[in-house]
Amino acid sequence: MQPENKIHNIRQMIKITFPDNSVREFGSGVTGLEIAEAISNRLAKEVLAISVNGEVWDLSRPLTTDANIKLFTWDDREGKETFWHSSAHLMAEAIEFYYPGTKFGIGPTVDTGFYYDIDLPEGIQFTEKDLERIEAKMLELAREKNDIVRREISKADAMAMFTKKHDELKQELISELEDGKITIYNQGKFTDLCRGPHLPNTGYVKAVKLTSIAGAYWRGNEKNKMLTRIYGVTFPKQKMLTDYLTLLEEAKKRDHRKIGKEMELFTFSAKVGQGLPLWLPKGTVLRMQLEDFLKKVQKKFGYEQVITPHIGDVTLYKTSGHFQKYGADSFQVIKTPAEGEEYMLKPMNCPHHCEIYASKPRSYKDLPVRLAEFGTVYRYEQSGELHGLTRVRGFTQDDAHLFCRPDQLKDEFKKVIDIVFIIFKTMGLEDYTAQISLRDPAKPEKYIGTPENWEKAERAIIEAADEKGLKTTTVLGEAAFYGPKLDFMVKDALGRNWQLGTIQVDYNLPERFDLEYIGADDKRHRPIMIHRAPFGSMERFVAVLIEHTAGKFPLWLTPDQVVVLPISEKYNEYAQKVSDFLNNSDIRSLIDDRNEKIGRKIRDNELKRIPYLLIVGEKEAESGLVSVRKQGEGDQGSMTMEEFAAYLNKEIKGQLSAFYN
RNA sequence: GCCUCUUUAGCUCAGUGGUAGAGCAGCUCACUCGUAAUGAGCAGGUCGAGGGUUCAAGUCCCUUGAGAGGCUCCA
Repeated sequence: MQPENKIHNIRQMIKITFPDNSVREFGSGVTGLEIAEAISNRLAKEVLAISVNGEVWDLSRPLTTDANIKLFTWDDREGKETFWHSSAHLMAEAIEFYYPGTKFGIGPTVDTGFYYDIDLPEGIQFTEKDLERIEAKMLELAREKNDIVRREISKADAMAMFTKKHDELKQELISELEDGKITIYNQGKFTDLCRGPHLPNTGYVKAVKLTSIAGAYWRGNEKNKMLTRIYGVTFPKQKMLTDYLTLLEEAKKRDHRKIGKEMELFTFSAKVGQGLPLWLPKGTVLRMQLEDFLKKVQKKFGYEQVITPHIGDVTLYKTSGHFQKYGADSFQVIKTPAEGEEYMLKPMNCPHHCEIYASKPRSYKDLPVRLAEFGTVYRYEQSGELHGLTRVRGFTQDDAHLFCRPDQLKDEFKKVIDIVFIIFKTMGLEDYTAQISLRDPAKPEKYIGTPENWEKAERAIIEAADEKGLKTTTVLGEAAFYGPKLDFMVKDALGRNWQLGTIQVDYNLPERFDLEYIGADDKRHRPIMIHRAPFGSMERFVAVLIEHTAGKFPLWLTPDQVVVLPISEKYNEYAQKVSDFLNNSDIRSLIDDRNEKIGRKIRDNELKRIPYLLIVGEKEAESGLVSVRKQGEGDQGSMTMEEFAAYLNKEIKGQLSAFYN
């Protein structure tokens, strides 16, 4: 603002402490931007926000007291947030230009970019085409480099200002704010209620992309009015936008719905019903490999496989409490025609497994009892929620329930974590996060069971995770209604987090099902239950695996590991012989039948996901060899079928070593 | 469920009220080739479904199925 301030030491001086604990003196009233300028021109160009004693401030807000500061650039979350927050205001300014009278709700930042919830004037319909002219207007306003000016105003003034604008949304927000702490920001002709912080001026924004329009309830409550939400993202450099758009394109190519279709793994049919996946032959190969793998691991860990029906009497779910909790929002009761019995499609396997446990008296010596089932369950999900294989209405959990004594709980829990580790390691899913999901203390009505049991369960999870050296985040309110969870989340191609593995401690269902065992003291005791599904569900796991590998699965999972390609029709017979041999040695191979008529017709998107290509022609057919090409590595030379099979089996074993070791 | 958008051949998509199109895949014939595409030809669609407006509807309107991106939800 007035750089001479720093020179004139008539002004009172203040001490600014930097993150490295160095201290410099500046004249009172110095701004973050001026501090950055005092350090270097380059920093002054890149700096976007400043934190003052831990609070993020505008760069143009004057500091008047001694302070600890930190400067933020695009590389810091705080810098990006400030940038995008100002961008949201810039978008609002552009929208107000074209649609005067628009009411503005909230306009926060998200992981990538920002959105603004707006209420357009009566009769205005907003479509994707309108986004382009708003983008253009935003860039135009950005080029004006309008200062973004912060002002503190009284609650009464704020209320008056937005009453004048007939903006009930802002009035509602203001009514909930504390007087004396209300700020507004102004840029050009636009003024908005806002806590800040913001960029010094609009000129920082160099590239704009408004990504989508969506509906969103005012304040996230479905009883409230539906507002129009506009998502956007902005960047300080045009190239960053181009790179971002390229990334989105790349992510689209990895989308499991696209690859699943191309590779013929699964499909959906409107006639079968939405959210009900149909596993195609190749997808089934993939899925069964996963199931067999987990079954072997579980056998090692002392699990027993069980099978239970797909429906259960309503009483079962009333006993478990699921009916009271979810009955109204699930597939509705099925009635028998003559007897009027009431059944439900099974939405989870736990109650069935509880009844297996209860089928005979149990001794403390029998515990833990570990019952596993690839159990297909059906849950009503709102139609708008369905998404490929990640959110469906019928899916198969790799479920198991462990019934154990209190002294076994922690050890059992840790062994389940081991299984999750084995799976993630074998699949190459290294970038997972572990989340401990606890009760929401403010909403006890959402949960069943006593506080004492909840505390015991929560403590068991926290301790077990800790002893396993797991880095966890803790989220309140994410627990299941019967107990706390340890969830493993993995990101998909677009960076969205999906919950895969889950482990839950439950003191409540054993109580509701009156499960017992006879202890060493000859008295009846209550077992503790662990619910767990390391994949989560076969559907979701396969989806995430597809996006992670872009369809290039580990060798042992690949639906077609080898394609045998005859050079010409003459060698079809030999190709058939090779293919039969490999299939008999547990290697999945197929002949490229499109090559029957010659003319190199293998399509790339299919071929590039098949690890091995065996080329057979005159030379090979005569000598009984195969020419081996490895995807991405080229020619591997010629070998006999036996040598190739042995080589491939060794590779597969190697990939499974996480489990075999 | 709600908001916005989409729905045309097996797939990807053109087609802005006036005779349903392309590329790839498929089939037939020719070419016998060492791996990102041989050549020629053929076939393939009640334009998601139902109703309406109109002389005339893939195109405009209503209802509805399915899909996409969000919101709310997620045992």
